[in-house]
Amino acid sequence: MSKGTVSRSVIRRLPRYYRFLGELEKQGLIRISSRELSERMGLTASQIRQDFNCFGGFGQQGYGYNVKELHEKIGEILGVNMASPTIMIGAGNLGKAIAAHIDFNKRGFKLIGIFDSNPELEGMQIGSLEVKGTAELEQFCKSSKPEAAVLCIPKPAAAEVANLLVSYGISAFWNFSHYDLKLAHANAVVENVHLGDSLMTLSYGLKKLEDENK
Amino acid sequence: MSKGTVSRSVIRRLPRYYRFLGELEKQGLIRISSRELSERMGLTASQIRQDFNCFGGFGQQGYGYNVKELHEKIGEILGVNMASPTIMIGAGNLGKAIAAHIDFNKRGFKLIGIFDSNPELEGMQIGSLEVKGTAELEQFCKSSKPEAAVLCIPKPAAAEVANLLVSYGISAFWNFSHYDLKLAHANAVVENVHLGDSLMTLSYGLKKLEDENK
DNA sequence: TAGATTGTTAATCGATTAACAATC
DNA sequence: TAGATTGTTAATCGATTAACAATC
Repeated sequence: MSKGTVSRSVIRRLPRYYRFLGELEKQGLIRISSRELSERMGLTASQIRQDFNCFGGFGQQGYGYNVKELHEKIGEILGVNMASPTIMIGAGNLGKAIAAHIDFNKRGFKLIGIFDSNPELEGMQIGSLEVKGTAELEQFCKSSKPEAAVLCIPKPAAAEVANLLVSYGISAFWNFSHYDLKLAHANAVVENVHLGDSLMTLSYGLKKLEDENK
Repeated sequence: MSKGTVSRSVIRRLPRYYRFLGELEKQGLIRISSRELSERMGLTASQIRQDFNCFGGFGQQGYGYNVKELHEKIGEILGVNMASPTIMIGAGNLGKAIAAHIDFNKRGFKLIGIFDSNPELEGMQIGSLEVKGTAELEQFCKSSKPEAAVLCIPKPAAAEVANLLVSYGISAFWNFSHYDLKLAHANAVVENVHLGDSLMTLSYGLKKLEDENK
């Protein structure tokens, strides 16, 4: 199915395809052409065909793509059914919200533990999980073998925690801290969510817009 | 200062430069060369010089860049001191966390109102703000003229809310919903934060890693 | 068969990297 | 002046778009 290494730009587009195709399937659409999908998504048909062909031929000449099948294939590529055991470190504002708001199960992960160094948060219930103290972290990792970690901790704490987690065998990180995980752990799979950076990009856009209207 | 239009790829790197330079300044560093910065950030020196030169010459041949000055210049480009009046729509898990966790003031915005359609949340205190009902939204926008909005609402509600806000004169959106704002409002400045997409990208990476180790 | 649309190759465009002259 | 490092031009690389033959 796969054809060598697929570029990062293509991978970043897959979740969006997956979302659109899920919607279309829910709406009862059976087939769709690359042209029609391109119009709905604001892309070129060429790009869509190129993207899909990185993983092999999902379509049929003269017909297009079967929506349900394509949706499933992309889900498979993304690994949405992997249910990789995952822990969260940091149960502050952001951690709590992420744990409650994100459907990990539908996106390839299973949240099995939440940890915080603040003793006041210990025992707090988040969904079906109870926040544990970081003293329990090592033992938990040894017995439950989580593969991924969500880091919702401030930057100063992140370096040490990351070192620990890597030593416990965790290889994938969803990183909400400002700590540059990838620089210290080049082998880890890291997905950064720098909300502050995103907001500043918006600021740039708004500033430019106002400058143009002056 | 500016030299025509700057590419999106460059803009996306600016907040990271800003962060690193802020750190270096805090550490007391006076000057830095593109080569040294490149090593710390994991980029090429060439790219750094190209990036900075999109906005004019910030450096000095034979010397490098003044850290404090460069930090300030990039902050200015990003508009970190604009304090653009901003409202948030949606005070659920995610909205609450974003409002409490993000320092809007340091990133070009000033959060002046939070709205939710759920009457049970009305009156809830978040930081220095009190959640208002959506009935007050129109009046508030007319009197306080917010320029940006943070959308922390589910997808089904987003289309209608976005239309309203655009009609009230809001031109920049920090969009946490899965609604594709930019497709419907091409003129708006939109920064999407698709947390689910980000998590699925991580899933792909983890899956690939495990495949490789098999 | 004729029409439609893919899969794939070729052309274009843009972004990154390399090289080096300018200059502090 | 000599050494260092920028600003900028040229070369390379990668990603997107266009074109079209293959084929359903």
